[in-house]
Amino acid sequence: MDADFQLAGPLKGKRIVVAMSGGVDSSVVAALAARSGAETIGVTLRLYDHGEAAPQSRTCCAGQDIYDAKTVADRLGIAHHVFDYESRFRESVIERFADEYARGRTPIPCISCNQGVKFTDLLGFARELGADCLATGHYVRRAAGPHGPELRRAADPARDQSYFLFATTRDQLDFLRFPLGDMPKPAVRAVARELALLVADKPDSQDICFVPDGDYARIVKKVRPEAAVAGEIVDRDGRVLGTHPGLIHFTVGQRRGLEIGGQPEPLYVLRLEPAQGRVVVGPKRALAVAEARLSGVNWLGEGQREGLTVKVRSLAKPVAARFDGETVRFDQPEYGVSPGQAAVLYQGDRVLGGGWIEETVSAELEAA
RNA sequence: UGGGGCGUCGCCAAGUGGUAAGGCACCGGUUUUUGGUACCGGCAUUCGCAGGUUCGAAUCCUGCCGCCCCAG
Repeated sequence: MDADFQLAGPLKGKRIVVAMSGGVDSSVVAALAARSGAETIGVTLRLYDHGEAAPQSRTCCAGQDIYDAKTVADRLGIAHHVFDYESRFRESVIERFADEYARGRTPIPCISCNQGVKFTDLLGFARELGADCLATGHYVRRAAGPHGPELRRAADPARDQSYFLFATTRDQLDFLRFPLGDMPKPAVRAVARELALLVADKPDSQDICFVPDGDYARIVKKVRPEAAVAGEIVDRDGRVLGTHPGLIHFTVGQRRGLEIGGQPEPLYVLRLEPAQGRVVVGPKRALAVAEARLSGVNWLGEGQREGLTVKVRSLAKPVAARFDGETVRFDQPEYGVSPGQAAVLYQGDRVLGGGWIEETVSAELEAA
């Protein structure tokens, strides 16, 4: 299978930089680039170090993964460079992640990482190298449109990663290429096997890469020890129902972990109040949200306002909504909409943009 | 220490002679490049304790322990 790197003219003489994480996807991108005839340079970023924890981890960008990327590059006969972005990653992703939790918000480090380390720092570096584009293994499509390149959902909706890429700017999109956006995952693995890449059967990465054991609260406490303050769990009337070990363990819409029994129906986290250190809980119906106000909006569309769809989480079917440039209005109430998460707007398969959720308006109160 | 009521899984709670519902919580799994949600599965051989009646009791009887309420 050959990929289209969307470069004008013959690929011979072109230079493609590939962001290689050490996983199957980006390894296959490197293989496709090398096969295209263009000069291909693999670049791997060292983002953090888990020491001996890395070998079996389903993560990316540390010890074993860097070795894997290097091995793949050698096999493909392409140049490969490793850059140490550890301090940069710590500041722009990990510390920001912890700060958000400390503020009672729920961050998405993957978006911070794409936005900063990958699409700003690495992309800038690729440009300095004189590359014609930076190719990554994201499952998302870049397609030519009447107003320039458009960002579109991956052909396989189950693999689509567009949610994590809403902050991609027009300038970045000009330079980026996503050769896997049209490919089903099995096809990607097939290419890897065909080329006998050692990462062909490596497990997909999941969870937060710098939290290998899933205990993200431990990382937050390590980075921001002051963030782990115990407090009260109260209902909407302020009645104390229990206590909690720290706001960082909760997110809006969360049900498990409250440890409050004796209720006729499940309780969900409605909001976090960092000033009081309180977790406010209530029944599911109280979770219904009618609107969400966004900040840091990135817009890749034109003037689209109506007939849009939106996702407030990666794994979700886009739902009908309107957007005025700042506030998303859901046609039907959405549940579990948390400040700090992203709202990404679509028109069909096209990603129009999105922003960070700052605050929400309850559908229940609005109806009352 | 007169009267009344109650004591069933961590919490709430059905069950009043036929061999322990359900909800919440919790645990495990599935799903997932964020957090979460959802879904599936697990979760009292035992009903405050000790005797007794009965083929058979959490359910009836007796005693004890504990808690609550009304009186004083």
